Amino acid sequence: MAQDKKFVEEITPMDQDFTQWYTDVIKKAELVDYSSVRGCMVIKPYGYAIWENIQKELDYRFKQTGHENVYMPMFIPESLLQKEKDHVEGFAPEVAWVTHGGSEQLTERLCVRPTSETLFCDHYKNCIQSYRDLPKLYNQWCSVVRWEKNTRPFLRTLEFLWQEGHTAHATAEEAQEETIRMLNVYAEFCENVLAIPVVKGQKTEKEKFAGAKATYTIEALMHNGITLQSGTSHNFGDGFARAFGIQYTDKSNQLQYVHQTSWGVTTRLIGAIIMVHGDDSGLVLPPRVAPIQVIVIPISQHKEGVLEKASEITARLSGIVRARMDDSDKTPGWKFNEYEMKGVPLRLEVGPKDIEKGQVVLVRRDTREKVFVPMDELETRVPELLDEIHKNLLEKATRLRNEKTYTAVEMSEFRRIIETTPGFIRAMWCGDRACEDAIKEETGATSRCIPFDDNERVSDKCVYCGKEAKTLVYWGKAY
RNA sequence: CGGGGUGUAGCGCAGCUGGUAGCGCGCUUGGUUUGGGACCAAGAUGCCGCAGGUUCGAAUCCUGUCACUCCGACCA
Repeated sequence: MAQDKKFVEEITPMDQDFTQWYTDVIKKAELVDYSSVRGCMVIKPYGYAIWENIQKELDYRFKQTGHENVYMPMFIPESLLQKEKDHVEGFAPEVAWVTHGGSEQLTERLCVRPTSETLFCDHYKNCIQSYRDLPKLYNQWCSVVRWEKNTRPFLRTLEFLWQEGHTAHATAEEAQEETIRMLNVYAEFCENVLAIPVVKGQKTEKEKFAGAKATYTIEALMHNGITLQSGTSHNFGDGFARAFGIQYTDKSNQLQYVHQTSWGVTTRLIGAIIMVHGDDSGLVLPPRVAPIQVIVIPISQHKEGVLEKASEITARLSGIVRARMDDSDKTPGWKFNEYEMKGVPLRLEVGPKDIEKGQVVLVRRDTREKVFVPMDELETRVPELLDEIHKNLLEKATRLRNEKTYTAVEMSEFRRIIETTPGFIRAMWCGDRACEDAIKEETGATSRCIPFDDNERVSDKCVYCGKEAKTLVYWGKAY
């Protein structure tokens, strides 16, 4: 017990201080390190491996939907950034500028990309002439820089890794289809790979992307009731095309502007994984992105035959899952705690007693349930268990999300919920920007989205002004 | 950009009524251990964030500065 206490002290309990808990977990689990550059982070091997798995799963889905990867420069000439008015206004406050090359001052300063719309547009202008050149379905994996004031590992850093899809289409309908298609890809990915349930919906005018005609979003709810915008998909209409002159000749020899989209997710998703699934013992990783899915721990490894058996099992499992053995000379108890902290979904213990009985012990990270499995059933039982863990994590997260989703008809209720039990607040809105601004001013909550799958009219009146309500909005405090 | 906090060994901290640096963890070596963070022994590790100043003498007092971090406003 005394030792339990000592261990627990290393990670601040969630209920006591969620922010400190988050910081403790990312450091103890060796996901990141702070760097000497303000607001930037070192993503360590264990953290980067999660990102690689996210990339692999997403990239597969992008290819399946016809997209190709490209790479654009990381610098944008100021004049290029200036071309779309709303866009530059949205990003100007947070771009980093390169003013010198070596010791020479540049004649035109370059911004370090905060996003690459302008570069893609500049390129599309050159390579799109005919309807035969459409659609262009490009994606790029890269990092971008936004000079944020307040940073937090994974959730907000000066530089972050992401993917940005940029597409150009012949018609408005096609562009809209693409926008929704990719939003659905994100939502499906979050649920089936990250075990994170999301609310899909449209952003209000106030919250939409700088330069977009419409922005769609997936919103997730963290353990502490704070919402996290986890991915966005934008329909640009022909706004950028007009600003950049991206035109093609259609079948009837008419010049037309293209219709564009863009969509992205970032390393922020790792923050979401931590804050949705984690507990007071540390990380709980969804099996499908866990760098190690099964950790094999030999017990009494100095005894004859134990290491050999453990290696053999690891080798067998490595063919079907991401398995690793820890045969370091730490004690088993130390290893148990270590891999729990790191969120490894399944622990496999094998010791002299097990070898005698022809079995191993499997322990789930999510429920800590212990099962004895005959050695010859490992190849079927391990993948089954990993699937069960995924299912359980998604169910648990969905339950929590539902519990923390409230409805407010009056502002008094709205305020009480925000102050006492943060989460999603379903409330009607008149569509007036002034009400949205006022709600944010008074409560700190912002409109997260106008949901697709929930159009209940919980009231006839706007929760703020009492005038006729247009639509249901999900509100919440956001990271 | 406003408000707090912190800079001393790899990490967490003590030392701050001035006298030249210590504890715990970790690390190295050897041995005993090993089914929930083992034990013994012997080691190694410091521009006390940086720059001035006061003083015979500064981790300690004064001034400035930088960095990180947390909370707000802005944003993925």
